[in-house]
Amino acid sequence: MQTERQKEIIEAALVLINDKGIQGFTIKNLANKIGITEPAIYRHFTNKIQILISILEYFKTSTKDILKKELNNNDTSIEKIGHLFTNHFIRFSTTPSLVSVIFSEEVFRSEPILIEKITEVIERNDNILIKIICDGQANGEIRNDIEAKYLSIVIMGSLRLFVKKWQFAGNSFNLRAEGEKLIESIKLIIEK
Amino acid sequence: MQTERQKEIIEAALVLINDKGIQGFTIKNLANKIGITEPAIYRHFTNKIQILISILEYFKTSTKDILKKELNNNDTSIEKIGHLFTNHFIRFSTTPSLVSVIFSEEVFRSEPILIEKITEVIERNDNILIKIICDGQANGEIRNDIEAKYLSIVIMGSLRLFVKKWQFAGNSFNLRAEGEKLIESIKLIIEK
DNA sequence: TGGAAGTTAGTGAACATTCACTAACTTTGT
DNA sequence: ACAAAGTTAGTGAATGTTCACTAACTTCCA
Repeated sequence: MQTERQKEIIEAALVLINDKGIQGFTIKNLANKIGITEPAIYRHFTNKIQILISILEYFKTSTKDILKKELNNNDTSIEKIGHLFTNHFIRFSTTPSLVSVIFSEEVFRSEPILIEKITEVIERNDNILIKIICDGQANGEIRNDIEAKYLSIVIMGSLRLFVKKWQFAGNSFNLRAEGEKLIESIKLIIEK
Repeated sequence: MQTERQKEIIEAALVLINDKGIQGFTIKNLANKIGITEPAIYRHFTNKIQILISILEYFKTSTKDILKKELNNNDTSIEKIGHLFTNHFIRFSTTPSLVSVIFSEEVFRSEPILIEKITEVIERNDNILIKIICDGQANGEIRNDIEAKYLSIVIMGSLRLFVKKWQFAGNSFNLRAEGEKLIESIKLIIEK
């Protein structure tokens, strides 16, 4: 489990990465943000990479909660996809710095362990989405003139770009409200 | 105009960024890659930022050629969108490091001048795509139950994610061939 | 022969990390 | 009940390394 201070460091690191990119994520900046000195950071993490690893864990577990809740209900496949993304929009609205994690290939490029971890997360999410699509195609809800693999790229790609635009715009529009419209468009696209 | 050496530096920088990210883009690595010493770089560029600016210019002008050729012919809107992306796939296949530029928000985050330049490029491409979609909607080619703005996110987002996956996979599959299938899927999605 | 393009050898600043040390707690033995 | 011993979370100073960049010298070619 994580101590209060560790959580504080992880959250500060996320904000730092979100605001200034990897280049801004230095131990000095991190310590300044929290209001302690640089060496104090090392009382809570053995090194910088461990902080990044914890960020990924933090994201992974908080994603798991969303997924569990959604996947095991009796909604239709299309409804499931809708809810999945609504939940993500809510999560990103509450903690905008989390967005950096889903576009973190660049941030985590430095270390093979990090690349491995991020690949794991991406692949798991991919597989979940493809599974939902396949189910929907099997029961006639979702069009089957396009392979699930390609539909998943269309869905995930749309949402990623949309969130990226929100991040690029400095979170200046309502992700939740605008996002609903995009979700509606995607539903129209994938339905049979 | 650019000298041979300047071109060589720009291309080496692109490869470096593509292989190792921003963190790998140092003057030392750049000089090593070309086979000259660090100070020699400064005979050709006043500083590091100028190299990044030149990369963006390099991308911008080479994109302009593709766009010009495609926009002023008599193809249908859907064909135009298809050709646009086929051409990009060909370009990326020839010069894989160019992919880094379209995902360069992170790389160019350090300098306001760079952010401005990359924003310019993104907005121009966005507007061109939206224009094509609107034309297609007006003449009944493209579905109009979804706003052009959202369709453009779906199209652009799909292709970005697809190219990102290709980059992430170390360019291990045939972008051109696989890409054609994605383009066909997108055509099915947007047609009336 | 002179300027362009290269070199060697440096600069200060920033980086992650380690050092010796301390103030303020908690635990433990008598 | 209370002091000795140990722990936790912090400090300022310093580590070696890397960074972008520069001054001064040399080589090469038109």
